[in-house]
Amino acid sequence: MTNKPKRYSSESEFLADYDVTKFDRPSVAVNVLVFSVSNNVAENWRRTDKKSFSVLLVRRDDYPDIDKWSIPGGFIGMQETALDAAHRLLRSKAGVVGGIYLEQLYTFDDIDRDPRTRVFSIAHMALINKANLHYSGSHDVQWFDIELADGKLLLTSDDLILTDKDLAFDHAKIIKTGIERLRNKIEYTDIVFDMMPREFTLGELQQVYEIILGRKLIPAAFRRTIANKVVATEKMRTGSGHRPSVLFKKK
Amino acid sequence: MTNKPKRYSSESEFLADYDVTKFDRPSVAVNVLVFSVSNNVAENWRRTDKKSFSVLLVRRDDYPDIDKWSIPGGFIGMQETALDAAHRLLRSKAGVVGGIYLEQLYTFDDIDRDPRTRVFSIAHMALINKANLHYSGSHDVQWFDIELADGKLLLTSDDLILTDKDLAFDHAKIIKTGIERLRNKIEYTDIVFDMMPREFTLGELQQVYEIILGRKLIPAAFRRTIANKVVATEKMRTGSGHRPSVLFKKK
DNA sequence: CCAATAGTGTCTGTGAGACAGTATAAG
DNA sequence: CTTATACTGTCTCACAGACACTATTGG
Repeated sequence: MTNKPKRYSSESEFLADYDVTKFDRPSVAVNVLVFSVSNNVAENWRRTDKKSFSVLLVRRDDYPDIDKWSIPGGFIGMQETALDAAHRLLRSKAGVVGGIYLEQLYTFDDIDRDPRTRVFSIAHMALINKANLHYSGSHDVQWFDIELADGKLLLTSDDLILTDKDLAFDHAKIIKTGIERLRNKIEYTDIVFDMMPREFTLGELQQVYEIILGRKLIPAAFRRTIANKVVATEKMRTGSGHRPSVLFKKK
Repeated sequence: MTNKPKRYSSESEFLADYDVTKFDRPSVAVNVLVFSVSNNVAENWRRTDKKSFSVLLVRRDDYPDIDKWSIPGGFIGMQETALDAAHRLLRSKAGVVGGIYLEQLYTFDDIDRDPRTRVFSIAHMALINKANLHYSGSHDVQWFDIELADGKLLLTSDDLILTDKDLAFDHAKIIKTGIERLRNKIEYTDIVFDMMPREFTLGELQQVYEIILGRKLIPAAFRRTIANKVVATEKMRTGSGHRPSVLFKKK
């Protein structure tokens, strides 16, 4: 039996004497990776629109890494949880209104990831449906379509093309970690629907799976496996130069 | 284009003026959930030993939560990563020598999880093979066999039985999160082998899967699915009152 | 009719569940 | 011979890949 001397006789006495400034303390931030699906109108009237998988980035307007693009983030208040802080940022930076999916992703902690001081970042991943977005975009806050090949990111907006080196801090790594998490979770959860409009065709849903997984799926097999997560509505999507498709919604 | 005034003309000038003490700062700790497999010698000479799934806990010898059992943990130094700190704790508290599996699990951040001050805990999960352990256990550091039923923990050592309320801070929640992660990962990774001795029978391996997943598996099916992760050695395990079994090792 | 997508039917291979049956040690 | 575990063979069912086939629209 250990017999270490105890300095206090009760917990309250101990707490009264506890000096919170005794240790060096790092900063703790959150970053929120906001993913969604964008629609790229097809050039040919007969073809369907192509979906793309996109992330919301903010151009930094201050040092360090000024003018690089970054994942929305900020420090956590002493009286809020990381999830609270993430929700707060989503409202202020992305103007999200409706229900969103938000989960903690990973905590990034490289010693020199921020040159100012030691900063831990509890990264979160949010999935949103752009239709719920009261937000038009600006010069400094933009959606970028994501391509990931050979471990290298390629992010494109209307007028910009970014690669890993154009991102602030370790944010390229955070994005890759998020994509990986999403690729896994899309297979065994229902989170895709958080990025979809309320009603959608199975062709659109399949496209979203394809761009996230980065591979083609077989329509017949896809329909079979997705069938129990989805219900048909009475409506059809018409107006295209081919057979109309039934609109479905999440079951 | 936004035209926010910038206070500094270069990153180095900005950094020189940056005051790290300007904000309130929380503490950042790591906790390392150490899981392993224990062997319970059978009473009947003819039966095989029962395996159990166990976690290493430390009795707290100071306030707060004095005398409750806790997951080994400590604060992260300003010049080490969370993973470094986790390795350091494994060496000092568990005396682990050989290669171990260690991954970041989740960051726990409830505002009042520690009564002293705001403490973020970056929880990690370690899987170890007890054979690599230069450590005998003591009154204040013990292995507890884990049972999880209806979301309630039941932890038993030679002389103690603990439930959720006997654990310090939010450590019961951390243990449950770890079990869940392990249950998922055991299905699609090779991490079981990090808890196994170098050579083992397929019966033993199946038992480990069973205690972690919390359900019985069918021997024939188990052997088929595990076959490509494993190679037979020339050796047999004999001495039991029944047919000897081939010893396998990780492929 | 053409182009393009929507949607179905069905064959095949893979792999898990189920269960019966054979093999082999110690006492 | 008994007990207990090791290990194999095989049937069935669920399900994904593959592919052919039909359906339906706008122009």
